Amino acid sequence: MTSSLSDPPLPRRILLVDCDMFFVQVARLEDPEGAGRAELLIVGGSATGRGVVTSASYACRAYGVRSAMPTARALELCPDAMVVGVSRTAVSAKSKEVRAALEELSPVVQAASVDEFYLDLTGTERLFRGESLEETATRMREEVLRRTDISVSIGGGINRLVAKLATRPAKPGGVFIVPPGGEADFVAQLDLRQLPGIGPRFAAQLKERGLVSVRDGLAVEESWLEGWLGRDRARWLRDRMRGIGSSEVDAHDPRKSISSERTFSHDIDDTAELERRLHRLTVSVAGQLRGQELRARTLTVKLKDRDFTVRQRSFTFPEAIESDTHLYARARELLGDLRRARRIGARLIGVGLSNLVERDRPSQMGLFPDAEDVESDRDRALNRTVDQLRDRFGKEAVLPGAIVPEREVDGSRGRLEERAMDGREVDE
DNA sequence: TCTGGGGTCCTAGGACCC
DNA sequence: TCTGGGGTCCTAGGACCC
Repeated sequence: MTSSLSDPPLPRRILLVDCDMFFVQVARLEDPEGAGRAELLIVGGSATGRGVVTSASYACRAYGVRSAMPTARALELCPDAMVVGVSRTAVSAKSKEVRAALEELSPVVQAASVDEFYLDLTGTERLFRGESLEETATRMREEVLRRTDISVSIGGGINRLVAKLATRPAKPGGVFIVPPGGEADFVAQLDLRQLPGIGPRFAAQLKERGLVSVRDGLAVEESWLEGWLGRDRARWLRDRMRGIGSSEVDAHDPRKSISSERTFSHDIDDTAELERRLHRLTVSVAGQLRGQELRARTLTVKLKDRDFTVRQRSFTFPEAIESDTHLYARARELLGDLRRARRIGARLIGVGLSNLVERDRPSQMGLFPDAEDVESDRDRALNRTVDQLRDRFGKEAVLPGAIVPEREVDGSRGRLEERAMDGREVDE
C-alpha cells in the first residue's frame, strides 16, 4: 500500500481557506442586535477622524466601498451604512478558533494572515477515501461554519499561488478547485493586476507598456521582459503568469517581527509628546515580545511626517534583548536622530522589533559583558515581574512610572514602582 | 475623499572579512 | 603596491498583502 520510488509523484493538494469579510462577520457576532442587523455595514476606524475601511459588507461593496478607503469617502458613496469598530481581541480569538477547527480537519495548517489559512492535504487521498478535493473542501467549509459561525471561501490547486487565485471565483462562501494541469489556462484568464505581488505601482508600469491581461504578458518576448525587469524579476513574473509557484505549507513558520504604530488625531510637533507616545508603544511591543518568549536584536522607530513622508531609523543590539528600559532608551535616541534630520509635525509614530530569537536559546555572542547595550539578568527579572503585575492588576497598573523612574509619579504609582523594583515581593 | 495597522519581502549601498 | 570578487551583515526605503 505504501508508494514506491517508481510511482509518479501525486499532485499536491493545497487549499487556501479565506474568511469572507472577516471583520464584518466578527463585528456581527459580537453585536447581533446592532451590527448583526445592518445590511450596510462598514468596519473601520473613525476614532481619530482619520480612519479607513477595514472591511465592508457585500451590500456596501455594491456601492463601491472598498477596504483601505477613507471612511469619510465610503460614507459619501454609501451614506446609510453603519460604521463600527471591532476589538483586536475578538478578531484574534475568532481567528484562533478557525485555525483550531482547521487543524482538526487537516494535517498541515499555516496561517498566512488573520483570516487566511493554507492547508496541505497531500497524502490524505486514502484517508478521505477517494473523496475529491472539491468534496473535501466543501465538507471543511461546512464544518468550519458549524463550529465557528464563520463563513469561509476555499480555493484549491497544486500550489499556493493557484489556491489563492482560486478563492476569487469561490467567493462568496463557495469552493473552487483548479484541476492539476489546468493552472496555465486558469491564470491566463486573469488580469496581471490580480496576480499576488503585482500591486498598483507595478500594474501601472505594465499598463504603460500595453500589458494589462496575463495574455498580454505571455505574448511579449522574454528577452524584452528581461531587458526591462532584470533576470530575476522577469523570471518571477513569467512563473506567475503560468501558474507556477511554491507549494510549501509550513505550520511552524516563526514570527519575524512585532510592531505597533499610531496615527494621531492631530499632527504632533512636540518632541516630548512624541517621546511619551513612543514610550507607550515601546512598552506595548516589548510586552508582546516577552509574552511570546522572544527577544529582539533590532529596534526600529518610524515617523510619518505631516506630508506623508515615512522615515525610519533602526539599531541592532550586540545581543537580543527584551527589557522595556533598554529598548526605550535606544528608541528615544533613534527618535532624536529622526527629529534632528527633519523637524516637522508627525502624523504617526511607530516602533518595531525584528531579528527575533527564542528567549531561552543560548546567546550567540556573549562577548559583551560590559557593553551598555546588553541587559542584565536583573533587568530581565524586573520586566517579567512588571508583566505579572499587569496580568494581575491590569495594563494601567504599572504604567509608566515603574519603567521611567525619572518621570513624575504620583504617590500610588510610586509605591507600585517600589514593589515592582523589589521583584520578589510579588513573585508567585 | 484624504489617506490604518499589522505584517512580509526585496533592493541597494556600505562595512567588513576572506 | 595595487586590485578584485564573493559573502554576510546592517541600514533605509519601498512595494505589497490582508
